[in-house]
Amino acid sequence: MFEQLFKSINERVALTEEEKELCKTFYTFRRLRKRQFLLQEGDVCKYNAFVEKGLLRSYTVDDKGNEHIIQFAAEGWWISDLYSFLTGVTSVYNIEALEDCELLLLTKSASDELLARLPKFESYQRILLQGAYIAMQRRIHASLNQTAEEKYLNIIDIYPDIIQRVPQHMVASYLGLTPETLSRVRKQLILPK
Amino acid sequence: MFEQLFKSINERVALTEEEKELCKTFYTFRRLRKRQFLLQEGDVCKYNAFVEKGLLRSYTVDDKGNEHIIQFAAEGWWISDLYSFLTGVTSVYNIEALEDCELLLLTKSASDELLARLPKFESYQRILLQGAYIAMQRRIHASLNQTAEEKYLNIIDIYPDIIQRVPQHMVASYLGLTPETLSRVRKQLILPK
DNA sequence: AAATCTGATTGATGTAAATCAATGACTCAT
DNA sequence: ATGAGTCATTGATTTACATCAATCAGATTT
Repeated sequence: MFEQLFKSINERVALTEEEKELCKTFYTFRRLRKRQFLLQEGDVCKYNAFVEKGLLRSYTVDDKGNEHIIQFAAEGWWISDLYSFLTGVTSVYNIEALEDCELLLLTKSASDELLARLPKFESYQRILLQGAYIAMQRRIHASLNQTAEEKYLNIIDIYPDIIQRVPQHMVASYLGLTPETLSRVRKQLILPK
Repeated sequence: MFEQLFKSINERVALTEEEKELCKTFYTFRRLRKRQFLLQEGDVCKYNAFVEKGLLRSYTVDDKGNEHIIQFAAEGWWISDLYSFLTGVTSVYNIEALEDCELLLLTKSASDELLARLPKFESYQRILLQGAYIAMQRRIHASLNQTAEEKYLNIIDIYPDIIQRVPQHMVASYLGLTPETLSRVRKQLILPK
């Protein structure tokens, strides 16, 4: 039940058994069936969620009704609307299960207390955020400067597993492309063999 | 000399005078004249730099010779290639002073030691990174889903000060637009009054 | 003051990707 | 098996922005 979480933590900081036990007490477990929502726009994001099992997406819907995927999160990843979670302001994001999920949830108060009680958790979070920040910077660079084809080749390279588990039009949405464009890009990539 | 830094830290965590004094010992001061570089691509990023005064940019140069601006940093901001800084891998970024600058530099070892010695610095860094991550997520959302005009209105809204201090073609580069396109966008925005 | 840079503007043209629209393949529920 | 829903593909057309090229305005240098 905490396998993925402690794997994630252990890759970054070393916890004693005692600290692990303490850590456990702050989380609540939740199952989410495919197509259920962890967060819907207009609500405040109450949880920072760690994915033990399954796959989720966060996305926004624009005025034309188009969905824009911000993030995918599979096993070992965290997902939330960090801004809403930290400030208590209502969210513009939706977080939806794309597969049946098992999640470990931290409320804001649990998170604050855990940070205060367990300095190593603070380190863990900082290190996680560093990685996330670096990944984000790369994604921006890609979105600003790469062609549709380059973006697709790039994501295959970085998240090959996600591509396999997610419908193609969601990959397109994540890349900021239309499904039609991604379909044509793939066709071009297969032909010139 | 440390005004901006302690202002930045104090907005996030409370340091005692003693802690401030400890903190100071880890930084080295450096002036940088306009057009000088803090980092050039191919070098390892040796410093995480806090801007006390002045303005810098980080950017990459693509194979066609076009520059792509990743980040601006004015007073109160940090700038580095975090990936290169943390891993020691050579950087693909350039960091250049756009105005005469006064910087406070942390080497990797100074940073590590400061984190170990002063838990509040760890908190400070985590909180900073949270904000940076949220800002990055917004920027991605904008770059994927907004028109040139929306992007420009957006940046005026978020960084009005930066726009004033930076040549227009650099704003264009930051937004992923050509200078010509930005010029036309601005024209359109002024006309329909 | 003339000469050189640097940055912004404007016009003509090209193009990658979006949009609109139809068809096909697959799964799922009845 | 039949119809409904979801997803991918393909074609025709449009469009937002890039590219190419020239001119212009202010700074900066000599």
